[in-house]
Amino acid sequence: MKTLLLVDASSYLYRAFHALPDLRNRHNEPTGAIYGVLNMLRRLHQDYQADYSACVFDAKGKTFRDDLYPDYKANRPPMPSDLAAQIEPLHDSIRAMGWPLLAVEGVEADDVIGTLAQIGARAGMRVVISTGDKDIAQLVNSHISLINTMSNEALDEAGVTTKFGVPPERIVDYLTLIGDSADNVPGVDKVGPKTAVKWLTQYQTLDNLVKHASQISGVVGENLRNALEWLPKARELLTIRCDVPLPLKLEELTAGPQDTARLAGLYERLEFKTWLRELQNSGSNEAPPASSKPPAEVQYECILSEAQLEQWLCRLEQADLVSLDTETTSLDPMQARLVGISFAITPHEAAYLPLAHHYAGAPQQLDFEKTLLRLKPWLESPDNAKVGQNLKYDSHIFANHGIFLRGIVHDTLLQSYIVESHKPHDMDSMASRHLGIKTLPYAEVAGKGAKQIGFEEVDLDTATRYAAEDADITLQLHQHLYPQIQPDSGLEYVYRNIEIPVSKILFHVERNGVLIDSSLLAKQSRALGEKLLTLESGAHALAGQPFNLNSPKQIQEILFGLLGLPVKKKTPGGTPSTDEDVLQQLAEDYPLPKLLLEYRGLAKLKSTYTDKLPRMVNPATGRVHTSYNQAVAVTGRLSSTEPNLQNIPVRSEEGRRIREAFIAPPGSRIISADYSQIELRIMAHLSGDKNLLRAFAAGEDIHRATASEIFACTLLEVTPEQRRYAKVINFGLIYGMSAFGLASQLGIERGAAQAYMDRYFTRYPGVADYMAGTRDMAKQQGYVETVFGRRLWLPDIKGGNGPRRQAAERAAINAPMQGTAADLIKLAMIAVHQWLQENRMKTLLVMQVHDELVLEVPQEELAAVRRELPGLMCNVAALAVPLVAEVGEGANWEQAH
DNA sequence: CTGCTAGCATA
DNA sequence: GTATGCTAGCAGA
Repeated sequence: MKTLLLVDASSYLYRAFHALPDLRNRHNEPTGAIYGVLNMLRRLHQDYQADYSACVFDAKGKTFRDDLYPDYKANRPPMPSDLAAQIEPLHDSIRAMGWPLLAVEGVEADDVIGTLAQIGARAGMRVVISTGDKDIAQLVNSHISLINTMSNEALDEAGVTTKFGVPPERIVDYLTLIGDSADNVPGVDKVGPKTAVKWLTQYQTLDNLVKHASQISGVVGENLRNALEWLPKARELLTIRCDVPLPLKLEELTAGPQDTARLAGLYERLEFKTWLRELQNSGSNEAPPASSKPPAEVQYECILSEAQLEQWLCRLEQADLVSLDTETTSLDPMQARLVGISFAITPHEAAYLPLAHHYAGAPQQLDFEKTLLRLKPWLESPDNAKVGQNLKYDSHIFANHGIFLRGIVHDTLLQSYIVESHKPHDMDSMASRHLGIKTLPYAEVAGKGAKQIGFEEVDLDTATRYAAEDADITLQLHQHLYPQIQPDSGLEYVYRNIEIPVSKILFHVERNGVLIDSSLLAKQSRALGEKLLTLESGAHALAGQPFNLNSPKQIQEILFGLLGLPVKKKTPGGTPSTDEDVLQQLAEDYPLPKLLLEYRGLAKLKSTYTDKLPRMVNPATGRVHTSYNQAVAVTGRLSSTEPNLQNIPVRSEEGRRIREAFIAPPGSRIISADYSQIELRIMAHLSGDKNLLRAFAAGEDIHRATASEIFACTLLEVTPEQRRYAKVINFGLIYGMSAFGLASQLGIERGAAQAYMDRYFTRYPGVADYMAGTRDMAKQQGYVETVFGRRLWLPDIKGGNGPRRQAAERAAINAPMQGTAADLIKLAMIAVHQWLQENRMKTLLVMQVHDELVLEVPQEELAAVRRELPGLMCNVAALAVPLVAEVGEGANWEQAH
């Protein structure tokens, strides 16, 4: 079936003129309406491959309606000169694009369209009319449909009936009753859409209604009777003519070739730079990249002119949701500077706004500061909804330029994490997994390794393709992922009430940073260095030759080759292990392993902490800013990198001294609060074990309580050794331990370990049931859940070989506990942050270490924080066990414990 | 310069 | 036995 596409260009011209900002070229000629109409035609051309088409305008001069009714359109002001001035260049551009253009003197565009539509429909064609005008709905039938290209609303017969309440053939009656104020054609006084639909539903047609006019009661009935004489004329005026003589045949309405040279000249003058570049580039297109499905046609625009910027800003302000992405000079969120911003509002269409590209021959870009200032209100508006891929990063970038991003309602990184925490969440993987799209890899844009260039050096064409795609893909991912979250109340809760709020808080925590006493660490480094030298020469002496104490391979050769010590265990690579466990055992009989242990411990402290941390101090803020990754740990925990502040030593005496270097500025103190036995409490809650619940409710020392059960004695009779055993067992339970693991941990026989476990499960039968139930559940559905509905996937639990499946079973036991603990502390962060904000406090949240929050508290807020913090943390959820948080205070992190 | 292993810091 | 991230050494570019 052939298609006829008719464009009611006049209806768009007025709308574009009024809707778009007053865009002008450098000669101060208005261009906004031209831009709007051309943009619409480009979209239309993309969506419809029509066999015949026409772009129809009103022509100058009187029409039959003016003869029929002298007041027709009499209330219209004359066309604004700024609009009149745009008509000729618009017509020229449309013709140059190859569109057949019609403006028939003495005939309105509507009547031209009506006549052509009828001809097309009679010839058996599919007719599509693109219009912004509701009057044309009267033309719709089984062959003819409407599309509003501005709102993307399509109307067929059913659509018209749904939208107006009457079918297309009654639209004229409907319009006659309500009148058309734009054309100065009155209807029946006080009759609007509601009454018109009511009457037409009751009496079917206007003619029938007129016949029964005497039956209509009330004021509107009276008004109807008063209008009876006028209505036929109104009806004639509002009826689109489908039989006007036209000076052409339908067959002539075929698109001609594009006159590229002429079009380029027009775009040049109008300063439509992206379209101009597009014209210049067409013909030298490279082959599209391979992809698993035919790539959708995309429209990526590079914003280089004020006019384009204003046009996009206008769209951004009106959009329900905008996908947003930044391009920067660096991956370090605190140091990176903005290079460009990309936006997407509808799939396959996006814009890149370059602001700081500099390379030889780089085009002039919009002024950096001025443009950011122009965008700032939109970026900072909480009412303009945004989606992005890891917007915490973009928030930092904007913050580096004094802009505070608000209106973050969605984040595809977090969506992916919520839907399938165990899969990769980078955009390239997600685009291929969910959308079947092969994205442009960053390495192809900027190179890789030593040859990698900064994004600011990437040429604008490539940068636009890359950056606009990021925004486009993010939007498409959102449309794909969010529907998988929204219907599930558990996932929706975790996403909306935990992850999204936490990402905003993490932004603040990262920006706050933490103060480090670099000179203290330097002093410790020096001391450690000296000690290491002594240990090293001692080790060389014992070995009888020099070797690198940092090299496990060389240690191996010395210990098991040169000195012939017994091999205790092998590494996965099959070589003799020299790890802590092994050295510990060997140290009982030989001097060198003990020395190596001491060396290893100190070397780790020096290289990872005392040497490294001072180098991580941000010169601008004088503090250390870690990055919290919210989407790596499959259990829902956070992780911390660059530097990792979640593995600062605490167990050894020397290690703890490093925590003395985490300080507060003068006038402030460090407060630390950590949940006590959070995972065991969650185990009690999840299992509902009476005995365990009772012990927590009574506030007993839980390891002591466990010991008294296992060793069948009273709490007071438990020895320190028994309590230590019980503690190992309790931890083992959380980790889904086996008798084998427990045995090696306690250094006892497997049988003895099994006996302890049996005793435990006899005394806590609820725990045994819970563990078995969790394993079964995991096997059945492939995932387990936290108390709040977070899903923890275990891909290996069904398939997988023996060891892998066993590991998955242990993870299944551990995940609900670790994951619920993660949910709880995230809720605590939200509660604490909100409390601080509501009370306008200066206290800063500076670190999160899985079950601990660290705050920097000004002297004057100390009392309030100490008083409120534990309650804020413990009241985030009502579990079957009480939650307990212990709070400490000090000049540094070590003292606060 | 990149990617891997061994080892080890935390909860 | 669970979950992470970082360093040094080392092999193969």
